[in-house]
Amino acid sequence: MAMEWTEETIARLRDLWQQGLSTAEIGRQLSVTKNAVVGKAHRLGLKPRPSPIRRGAKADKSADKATPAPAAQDAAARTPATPAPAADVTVTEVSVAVVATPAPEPTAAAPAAPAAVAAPVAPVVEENTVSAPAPAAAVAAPPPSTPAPAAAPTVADSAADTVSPKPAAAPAPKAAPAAAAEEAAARPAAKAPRKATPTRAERAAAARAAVTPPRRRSSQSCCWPLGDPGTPGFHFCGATPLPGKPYCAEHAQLAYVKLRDRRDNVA
DNA sequence: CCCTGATTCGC
DNA sequence: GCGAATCAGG
Repeated sequence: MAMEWTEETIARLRDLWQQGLSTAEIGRQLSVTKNAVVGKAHRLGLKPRPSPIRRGAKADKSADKATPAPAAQDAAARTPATPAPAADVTVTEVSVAVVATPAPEPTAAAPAAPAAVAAPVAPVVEENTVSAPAPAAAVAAPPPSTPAPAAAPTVADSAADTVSPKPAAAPAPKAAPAAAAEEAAARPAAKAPRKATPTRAERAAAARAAVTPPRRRSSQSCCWPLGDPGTPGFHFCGATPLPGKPYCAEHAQLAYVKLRDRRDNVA
């Protein structure tokens, strides 16, 4: 049960987190719950980032527990100097975040770091579907050759599909949208039987679906990520991709693997 | 209501 | 260490 937080996963978590994506978003992309994300983030030690609430005066359901701590004083003292997280994320730091927030969900991340989020979507932006919240700036300054991370050729055939992360130390190229949708779709159904309200799930699924389907035109350069997103050295392969694929021949080999294998591999 | 993140606590 | 349950602010 203990989810295995591999370096891979953690790296992605860190990256996405740093990008200012909401915990829920990250969770969705990693195929875990937001709680898992938050919990892990905490344990990982990374966790600055504006929180809607400050838990100084936590209501104790038990009234005493093990913390007699003077909440009042504590509350006063605690003032995270919250460094604008999203703010310092520049467009330069293009990353694999992609798929993130479709149109209907601006969420907190959008207003905060729209540029960062939108930028990577550049290729997709052509669709103009996802770019809704995107600030003109981001669109105006489209990366010369930074394609979207894996707008993987959804499913399609039967043999080859999805991604196999692990180019060197690089973060996985956005885990297959198909897979995500797949799981996401199944999860809520089984997981939230008590709540017959598909609203949230429905919306999310729809959003995701909306993003995936729009013909993701693979750009003219391989979008296999190299290096660590967020770091200066990060870049995409850039080689000429195979027709209809986002990756060049070499990386396509790495990227596309049997669906079965992927199951073990991803998420 | 919905969203969000934060903390607690059983596992 | 993990994450569901719970809490709490917008």
